[in-house]
Amino acid sequence: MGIKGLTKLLADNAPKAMKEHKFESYFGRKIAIDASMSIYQFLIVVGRVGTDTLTNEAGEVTSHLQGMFTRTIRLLEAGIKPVYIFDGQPPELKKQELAKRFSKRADATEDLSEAREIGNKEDIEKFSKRTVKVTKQHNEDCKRLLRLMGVPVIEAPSEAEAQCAALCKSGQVYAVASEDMDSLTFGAPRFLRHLMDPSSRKVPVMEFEISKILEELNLIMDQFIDLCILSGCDYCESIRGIGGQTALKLIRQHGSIENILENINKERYQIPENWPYEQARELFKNPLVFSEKEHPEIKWGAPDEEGLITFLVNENGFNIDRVTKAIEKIKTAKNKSSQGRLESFFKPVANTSTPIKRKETSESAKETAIKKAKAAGGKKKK
DNA sequence: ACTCTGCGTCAAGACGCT
DNA sequence: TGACGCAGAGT
DNA sequence: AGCGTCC
Repeated sequence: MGIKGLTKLLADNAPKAMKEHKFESYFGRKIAIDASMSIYQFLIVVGRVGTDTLTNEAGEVTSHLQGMFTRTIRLLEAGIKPVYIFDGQPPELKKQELAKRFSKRADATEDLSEAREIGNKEDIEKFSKRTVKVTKQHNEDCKRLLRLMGVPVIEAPSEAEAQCAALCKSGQVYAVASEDMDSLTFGAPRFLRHLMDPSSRKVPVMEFEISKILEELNLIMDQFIDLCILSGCDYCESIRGIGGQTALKLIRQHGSIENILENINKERYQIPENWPYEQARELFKNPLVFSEKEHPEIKWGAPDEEGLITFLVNENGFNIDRVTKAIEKIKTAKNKSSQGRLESFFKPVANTSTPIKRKETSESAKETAIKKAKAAGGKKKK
C-alpha cells in the first residue's frame, strides 16, 4: 500500500522535488526494481481474458514470464541496467496488513464464484483480478528467467523496497524504480515512478530526490519518516482525523510524533492503543537489508541462450522464433550499452528534465485556477 | 473554506499488424 | 492496490 | 490509434 496520499502531498507541498525525465535519459543507468510488484501487475493483466491467462501445457500460468521477459528486454534496449529485488520475510508489524489483504482476497473469491453462477463476464474478470496473489513459484520462475537473461537478482532478507533503497544509498544503483512511495520513506536518494508505464509515450518518468524533498518540506529525514507514519503506512494504524496535510502541519509545528502526542488534544484525536509507531519508525530507519558484501555481486552478463530455450520454449510453450529473436535483442542491447554510460556523450544533454508544471488542460484549468487563487490569497510560507 | 473519510469507478503489459 | 471524483461531516 | 495476440 505504501504511504497514503504521499504523491499528492508532495505534489502540493514539494513540487520542485519532482522532475519529469525522458525514459531515454536513463541510458547506462543501474536501476533497482521491486520484482514482486512487477510480477503482481503481470499476473493481473498479461493475457487475461476473464479468468484465462497465458499458460503452459501443464496449465500453469506463464503471464508473469511473458511480462517479465518483454519488459526486461525493453529496459535493456533502452540501455538501462536493471537489478531485480525479491522480497524476503515480511516484518512482524506488517502481518496485520497482510492479514487484511488476505481477507480481501477471500472476499473477492466469494464474489467471484457468485459472479460465475450468474455468469456476468465483466464481474468474473473484475473479481478474478482481485484474487491474484504472487506465489513462491512465480518468484522462483522469474528469478530463473532473469538469471538466464544475464540480469542480476537479489533476494532481500526482508522488504524488497528497503533493499532497493539501501542499494541506492550505497551507490550500487543510480535510482530505485517503483510505484510504491515507501521507497522514499526507506530513504532511497533517487526514486523513479512510471519508468515502465505504458511507456515514456503516455506518462513521463517522474524523478524524486529525497534531499530536495526534505529541503523543500524543510524537514529532516527522521521527521519525514514520522510524517509518513502519520499519513498512513503498512506497519501501523494512523490517527483518525489526521491525514497528510494535518500531519505535515503538526510535524512542522512539533518536530516529532512524541512531541505531537504531548501537545494535541487527546479527546479530539483518539491515539490507537499500544500504538507501535516507534517500531514502525525503526523499520523505516534501520530496515533489515543486506550490505554490499552480503549479497551476490551485481553483474550484467550474456544471456544463456540454451537455457532460455529450454526454459521458455520446452518447459513453458513459448514460440521458438519469438524467443530466438528476443535473445538477439538482448545480445545487441548488451553490446551497445556494455561500455556503460558515456558521460561526455550525455553531459551536454543530461538535463532533459523540466520542472513539473501543473496541468493546464481544459478539464483541470478550473482546479488550477483555484489553486492559484489559494496561493495568491495569502497562504504564506515561512 | 479546508480537510478527512468513505463511496464507487477504473485500470493496472508489451507487441505487432492493419 | 492507487488514483480520482464526489458526497458528506467535522473543524 | 485500435485491436488481437502472446502461452
